[in-house]
Amino acid sequence: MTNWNTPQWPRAIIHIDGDAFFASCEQALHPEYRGKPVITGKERGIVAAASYEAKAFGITRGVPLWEVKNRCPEAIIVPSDYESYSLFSKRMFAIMRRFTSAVEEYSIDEAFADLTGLARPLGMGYVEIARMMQKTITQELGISVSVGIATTKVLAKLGSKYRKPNGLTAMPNDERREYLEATPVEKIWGIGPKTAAYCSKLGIKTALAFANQSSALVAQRFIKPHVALWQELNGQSVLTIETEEKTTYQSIGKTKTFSPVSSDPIFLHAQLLKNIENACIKARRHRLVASRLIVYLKTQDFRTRAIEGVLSRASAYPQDLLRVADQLFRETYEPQTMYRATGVVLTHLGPDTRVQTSLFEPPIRLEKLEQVYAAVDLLAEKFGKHTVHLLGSNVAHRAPQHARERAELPLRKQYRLKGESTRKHLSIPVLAQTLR
DNA sequence: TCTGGGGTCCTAGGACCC
DNA sequence: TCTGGGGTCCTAGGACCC
Repeated sequence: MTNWNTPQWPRAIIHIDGDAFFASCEQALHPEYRGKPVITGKERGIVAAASYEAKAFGITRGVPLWEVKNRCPEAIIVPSDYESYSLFSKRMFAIMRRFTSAVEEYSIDEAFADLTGLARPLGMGYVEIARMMQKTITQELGISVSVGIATTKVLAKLGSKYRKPNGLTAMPNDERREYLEATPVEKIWGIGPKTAAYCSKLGIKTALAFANQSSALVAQRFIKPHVALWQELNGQSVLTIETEEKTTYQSIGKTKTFSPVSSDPIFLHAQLLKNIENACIKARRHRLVASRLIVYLKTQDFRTRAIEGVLSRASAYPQDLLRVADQLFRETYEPQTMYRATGVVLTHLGPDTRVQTSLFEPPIRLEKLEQVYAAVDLLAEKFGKHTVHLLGSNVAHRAPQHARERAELPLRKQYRLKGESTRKHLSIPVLAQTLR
């Protein structure tokens, strides 16, 4: 009988990562796609995921579809079908939960699980358990996944990336170093281009070189998350497996990049209104209300300027956010600057309890708002998003040049563009009628 | 990948208060 | 009114992830 409690596995953490996940799901759903180059992302015009057959043509995430057609005319291009992929995702997590309840759903195609202590009851080694999970997922779902198993999350994640597709990399304590030596620092989960450049300046090129730094140096020269990475790379598990289901949001944001860039306040303000409407729709769908709001503008050269404002009452209704948003916009906007995007973030979210919190708010107004938005949400559901929207955001559907003609108009004044259909500007009674 | 969209977490430094 | 030190709170912005 093998002794499972070796010093090589003080803990056993597994990371499972779907291979070309969206494309693989499509191939599982459509047997005729198997063995062929499949691309998802048709709705956006750029590649969201490429099957390994497509990757052989040099097609990667973010490539424009016209280029895909040039490089690989026989490619099958389909829109991303998130509902189906979510089902695959849920089933994948369910398979992992047959082995342990300590599963963390990290993203649609990735999960961690803690296998520590399972070797004896299951009568097999950790690596065997990992292999069995992998095999079960492939057999039952028809997709392949890559697996890493190690003593910490960061090492396990490194492992699942090490061999792809359909790989399995086990990293017991005494074999850790050879993998780290073969890994450039920028491949470590949590180290991006900026930190990689900083490491390079310090002469740190590989994950092993980073792991071998003294704890004093790391504590002195790196921020907290990177100290945690250093510990994890050295086999000290400090990142926990988060098993609770994520049910709420810390924030809800909406942003939209437009082209060409614009400095037109009317156009920018209208874009912002659309962002607010969209963010509020999402918040209401999740029965959340925000008590703060961040408005930001992204300049042509990718700098963002953001200002946060406090709402008088937690809400998910554009009308309640408008006054603060206008004020924030005025403070953020600089006339001589060209902007490429506007954005809004709802923060300090809480459950929508529908309680009247402001003594000064006439109850009738609140009820009216609720009625209106119940109708708006219903219409959106029935006839599509933006069937109804705020008067001021109509200009957002126009080209910036068009809006620029009206730049001399005062910002606050809501107005309707010439020829704009009145059908969109439904009054409260009309909305109420539609609801009936 | 010269840069889309939606998130999370962290920090520097200012404001404010003894 | 000025000076200094130190603590806490907050916010704008950065970095990173999928």
